[in-house]
Amino acid sequence: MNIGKAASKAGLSVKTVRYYANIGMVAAYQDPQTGYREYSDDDVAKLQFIGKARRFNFSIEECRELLSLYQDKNRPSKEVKALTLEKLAEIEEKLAELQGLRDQLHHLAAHCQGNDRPDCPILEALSASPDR
Amino acid sequence: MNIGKAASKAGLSVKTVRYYANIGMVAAYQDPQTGYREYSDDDVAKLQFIGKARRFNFSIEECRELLSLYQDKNRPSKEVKALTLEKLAEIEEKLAELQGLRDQLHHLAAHCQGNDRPDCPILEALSASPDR
DNA sequence: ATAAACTCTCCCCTTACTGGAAAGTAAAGG
DNA sequence: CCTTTACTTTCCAGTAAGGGGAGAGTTTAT
Repeated sequence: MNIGKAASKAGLSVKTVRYYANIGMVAAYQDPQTGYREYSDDDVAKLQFIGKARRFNFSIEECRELLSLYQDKNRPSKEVKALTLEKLAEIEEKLAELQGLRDQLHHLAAHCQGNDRPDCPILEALSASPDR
Repeated sequence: MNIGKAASKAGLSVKTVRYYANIGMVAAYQDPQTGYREYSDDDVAKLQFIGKARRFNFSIEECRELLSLYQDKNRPSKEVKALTLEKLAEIEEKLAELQGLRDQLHHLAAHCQGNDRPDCPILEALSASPDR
């Protein structure tokens, strides 16, 4: 099938699929006459796999790793688990950071009257000396 | 003072400060002879302000808005509060998304033995049909 | 006087794509 | 068979927010 069909089947944009072809992630056969790419069901499966992994916040490079593990029928599952746990830790960290931000912003917003007067604790906090 | 001093006082890198000058955020006086930039204490205060706002996940453009509000002695505090609340909502959203990711990854990792066998529920989940 | 430290501009690199232009190809309609 | 429309191709540029480094000029310290 052509790239458009493959992309819609995999739930990705054509641009994205072409990008994946260019970086050698899912390199489909390309007709030397027309230049048109030809995608198999297997290719679509890989594209779907990548799409899912991306949604799980795995980077392109991590997707590449996962894909090679996915294609290797003899891979040990501990490699996959290790990668997943790493990603999990990363997400936890980001989560904690965002929670801190939220709490601070929440605190600031709560103390600002939000009226037509110029006094604003938010700006005061931002203009205070650096916090670290 | 020179850019290096200003940068360290503001807790930013020289590159960053120069970048802010280039995009017209904090444009210091520049000696026409040497090209050296000259920063005042006032400039440093603005740089600090921006640094803090950036740490609060405000984008450059949002920082620009905040900065102009900061410099306007007659600004109504409600504009600042509105911007803050918007940013807060954005962070909440990102937070919820990450929490979902974390839970799913946690679930996957918990069901993977992580041994030398090739069977891996994580890869199975990733290769299942698209989840939406 | 010279070396070290600092600064300048300029250009490329990053992530993971997205958008658009110009041109070729395929499919559908009349 | 011809035309219009829908796809597809490559290439170029841009995104956010700077980072890295080259090569050249400047200031400061020894």
